[in-house]
Amino acid sequence: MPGSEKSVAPKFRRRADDRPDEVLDAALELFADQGFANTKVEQIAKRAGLSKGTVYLYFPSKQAIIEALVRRAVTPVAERALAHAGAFAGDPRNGISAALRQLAHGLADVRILAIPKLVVREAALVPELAQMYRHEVLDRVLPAIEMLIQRGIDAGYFRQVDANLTLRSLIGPILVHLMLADVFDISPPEGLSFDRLIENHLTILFDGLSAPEQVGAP
Amino acid sequence: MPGSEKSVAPKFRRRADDRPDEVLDAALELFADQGFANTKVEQIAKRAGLSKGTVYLYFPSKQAIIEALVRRAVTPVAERALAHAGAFAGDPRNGISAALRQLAHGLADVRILAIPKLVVREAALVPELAQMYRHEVLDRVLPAIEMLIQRGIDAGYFRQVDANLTLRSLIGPILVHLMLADVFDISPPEGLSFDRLIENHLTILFDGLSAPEQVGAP
Amino acid sequence: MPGSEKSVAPKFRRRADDRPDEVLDAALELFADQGFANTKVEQIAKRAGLSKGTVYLYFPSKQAIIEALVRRAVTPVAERALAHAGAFAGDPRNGISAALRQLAHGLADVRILAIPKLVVREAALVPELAQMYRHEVLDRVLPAIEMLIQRGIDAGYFRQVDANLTLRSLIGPILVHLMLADVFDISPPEGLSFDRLIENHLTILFDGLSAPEQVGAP
Amino acid sequence: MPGSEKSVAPKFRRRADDRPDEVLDAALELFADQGFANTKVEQIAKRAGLSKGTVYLYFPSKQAIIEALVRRAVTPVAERALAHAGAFAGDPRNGISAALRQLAHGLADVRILAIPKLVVREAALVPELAQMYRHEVLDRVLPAIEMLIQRGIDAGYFRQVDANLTLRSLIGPILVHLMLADVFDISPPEGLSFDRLIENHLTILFDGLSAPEQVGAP
DNA sequence: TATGAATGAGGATTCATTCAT
DNA sequence: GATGAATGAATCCTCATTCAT
Repeated sequence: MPGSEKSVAPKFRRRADDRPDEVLDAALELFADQGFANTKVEQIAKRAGLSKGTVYLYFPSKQAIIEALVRRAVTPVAERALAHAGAFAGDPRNGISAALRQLAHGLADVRILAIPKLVVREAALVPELAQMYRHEVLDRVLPAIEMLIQRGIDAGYFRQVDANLTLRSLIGPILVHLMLADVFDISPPEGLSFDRLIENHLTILFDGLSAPEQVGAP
Repeated sequence: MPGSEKSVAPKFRRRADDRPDEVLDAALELFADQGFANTKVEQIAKRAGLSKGTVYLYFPSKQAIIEALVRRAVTPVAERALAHAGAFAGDPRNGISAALRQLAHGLADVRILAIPKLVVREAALVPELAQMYRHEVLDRVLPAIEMLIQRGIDAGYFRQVDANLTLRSLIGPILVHLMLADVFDISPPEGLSFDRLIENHLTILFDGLSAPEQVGAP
Repeated sequence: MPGSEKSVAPKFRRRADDRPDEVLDAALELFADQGFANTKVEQIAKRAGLSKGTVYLYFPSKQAIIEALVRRAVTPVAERALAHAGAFAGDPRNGISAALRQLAHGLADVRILAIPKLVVREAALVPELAQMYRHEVLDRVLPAIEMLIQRGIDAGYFRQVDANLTLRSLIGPILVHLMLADVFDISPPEGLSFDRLIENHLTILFDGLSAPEQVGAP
Repeated sequence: MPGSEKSVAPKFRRRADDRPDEVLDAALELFADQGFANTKVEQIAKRAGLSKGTVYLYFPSKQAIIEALVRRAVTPVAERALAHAGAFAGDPRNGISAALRQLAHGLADVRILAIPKLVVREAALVPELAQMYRHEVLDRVLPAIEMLIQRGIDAGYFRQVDANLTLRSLIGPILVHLMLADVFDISPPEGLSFDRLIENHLTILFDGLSAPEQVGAP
């Protein structure tokens, strides 16, 4: 009987374990939409289907929510990214291509994108967020990619460029693409296709913009 | 008329006409530092050297300040950028290089950088900011650069790439460079040099990352 | 019946009948330490070794706890005190000395002292406390002592003083002694000895402060 | 004109200087009546004739109000009391009598009595209050009186008693008198007369309770 | 009986905005 | 114009009390 009731109408829930995640889910959407300062705790509660007071049963303060939010999202990222980075032994172009595509796909998911957006926006106000994101994500992912580039240089696949700076050439377009679309509602005429962006970018990245047989200046 | 007023009582008080600008200057620094929501009108007043009430003599509300802030900064940008874009008739690489360098130099100025930072951060809260910035800056500058690229393609200088997407490859690194440094305090080992970033990026952009005599894939 | 219940599942849980008292014990310590308003029901529950909800099985409200607390402590006091007061038939100095010593010894016990402290502190907020304490303790004890004094006067042992006012001279020092130590952490150089206080006080009380062979006033 | 307006209807007051004191006056009454925890800031504001926000213009927090309250009351007390204590050179009984009478008169003023009552009640919650009161009042007044007693002993006016403990015999009755009346509404049949209390107490204090020609115990 | 998750009224504090001077 | 005192709506957080289990 209790089992059937549960499956029918778990209205009166008593699930202390799911609650924190439900709160974080609700908070993420709201923070992403309205920013931290403009989101009221009661809004979070309502969206999570609870009352104001219940939120405080699981988080000691509003700021603790945003920190938990980033912490939750940030931890699993590292492994995923690192796994791929080291996987490619031969031509590093394959690894870099794969990494970029994975990055782009990840950020195409609103739930995932919301986190770095939040971190960037609130970093000035809650420096812990930036610290955490840097420590857990950037400090793991960026060096891995940089190493990929450096390996390509050392093995003679790439020109003698600065790997650290080149990293920025690598990932920059993805960010701009996102920001133009997200903040300014500017998308390419053909729509916000990450695939096409990546392919175009990889073309330029590996082979350059200049035509193969250079047309001299007039 | 204002002149006569000045000569009557020039005392130590600044001309009333400069007041709005001084308020905007003060607000810009504070908003950039702490975000809009966390900046109090009294802080702005204090930094501008006047009292809270006086701020309301010039601006009807706090939000009006941030809007005026962006409007003031945004208007002159258009001409400057457009001037350069059309100037180069021959090899578009020169024009692109010049544009990138100018962009980078502009953004190296904290006062200038503060504006887009502010717009990005507060866009969700005050959509007018994003609209304004898009209308006044992006919708003028981006198409101009895109056209430069397109012209290069059409004239046979560049490969057959998508100009709109390539635009993102062009400016992306600058954005990432800034964001890594500003939000996450991550700079290249040699320091945050925009010049080196640009040179490295142009190298890749025009000639590609791959070594001139390609090492074949395994 | 309760016995059979006990024998069925005596486990490790304390008898339900003692619960209310355990709650009161816990509450007394906490109220004495932190005051009524600053003590949370959950603290009481935790210290009593049960859960918040269970407290409400025994007491309908937080205020009911403090009232029960005082009521419990207050009832037995009357008999004890009255017993001694009437016991001394001859020189009332013996009775008074005994009463004072007993009073002092009683109040030296933190558990006993806590009650009047609590009553005094919370009297303004919960007038029932003061009423109860007055009715159950003061209205029984004070007249008994006053009668002792009056009897001493009538029998020619004491001067013709006002018994009611003299009562205050009798017990005042004990109160001050306690308050200085408890609230302001002020104790005599030799330590907070009630015995020495009482002996000194009795000396003055019975024989006066002035030296036996008076030094005449100028 | 402004002058006459002021005297007629100073409704729209702009007197930043009086405000803090008005707030403290209002707070004192309320704290004395209801205790600190039960007094709402808005009540204080209303009684002081201002709005909630205005209170925070002058005090950073509710606790700052109670501290300022005690500080304001406490500072002037010291001088007054000390002045009298040292004044009497000959028979110290005069000095002690005067001191007691002054103490009693002071505490008969509700405004003055309210402060130590408040301190005693809230000491556990805001230890700064007790500290402040001790430092500014007790540590100055009590030693002065104790010295008076000691001087009487040394000069042969008094018996060889413990001056520090005798101090408690001296002031205790006044406190009990107050507390019985204030907390428990117990006054002598003839009314709450401090004068009669003091006279009765001084009689006992100086000459003892025992009849001049002692009636031997049976 | 016992639990502790859930509730929501209540209260301290902040701050954009107003307005008498 | 300029000031800064005053306001009160808004918001975070607390905690006594309830109630499904």
